[in-house]
Amino acid sequence: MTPQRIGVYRYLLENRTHPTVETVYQALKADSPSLSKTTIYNTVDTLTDAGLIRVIRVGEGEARLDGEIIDHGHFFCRVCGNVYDFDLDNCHLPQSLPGFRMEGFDVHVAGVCAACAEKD
Amino acid sequence: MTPQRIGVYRYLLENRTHPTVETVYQALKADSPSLSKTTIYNTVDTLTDAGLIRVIRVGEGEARLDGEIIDHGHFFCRVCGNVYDFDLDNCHLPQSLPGFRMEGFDVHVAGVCAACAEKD
DNA sequence: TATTATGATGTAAAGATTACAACATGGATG
DNA sequence: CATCCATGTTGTAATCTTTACATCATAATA
Ligand SMILES: [Mn+2]
Ligand SMILES: [Mn+2]
Ligand SMILES: [Zn+2]
Ligand SMILES: [Zn+2]
Repeated sequence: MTPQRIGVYRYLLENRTHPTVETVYQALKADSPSLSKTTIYNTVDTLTDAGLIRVIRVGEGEARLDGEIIDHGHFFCRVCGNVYDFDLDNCHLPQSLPGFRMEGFDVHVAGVCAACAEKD
Repeated sequence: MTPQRIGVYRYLLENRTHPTVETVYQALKADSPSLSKTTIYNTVDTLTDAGLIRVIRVGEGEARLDGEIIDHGHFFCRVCGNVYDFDLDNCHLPQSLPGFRMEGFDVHVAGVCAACAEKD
């Protein structure tokens, strides 16, 4: 655990907005100007392999980072681009895949969020 | 509907392997050498907007194309990179998002497929 | 036939991620 | 303490994927 890794992990725990690598980079660079974006990418790999964070790819463009590792769903608004969490109540892992080793789970819903839907 | 669009759509209906744009391009180029990869990208947009196909981004790297538009889940094998379909039995759209307009739905599971798991 | 609209093509540019070499750091060893 | 060694960081370049755009082809329309 290095200051850089702690910084990225802490940022993701405190900002549950599913930020991009670029967003994290810009935010942390304010405090540590020598920070490199490559370090963010390396750290994301390290933290992902350690099971501390996860990377989700929803919609288009950059990958989004998530410090919440408990299973939950993601709603992607195609208007504002925000990613919202939601609980998975009646959604269970499929039992119908014999021999398959399941390691990760995610539910993606795309559409228009409440804030953007109201602006019509 | 142009010959190129029909070709891409037909390829996706006949090949349920979630191919990449590059794979579709290489396959169709054999029959129509003048085909451009940009046309594949444009056609994917057109077919997606028309609701005939869908694009999924699972794992790393290129986007995967899917001619099956009925809701189903996707299993991504991190070893061989294949994407497998599975049925969604007890998985319903979440009701707990008031005001959100839902348009698309997908379940992503990552892990090791049966074929790759057997090789250990 | 001339016009026009739409789509296809090829190249260039943009955007996102990875590869890699050089540098920094901090602990172990003598 | 001085040296060595392992690991992590940094900056740049390269790669990979996708998009932008100008040009060409095609077919329908007037
Ligand atoms: Mn989340
Ligand atoms: Mn599928
Ligand atoms: Zn929105
Ligand atoms: Zn596999």
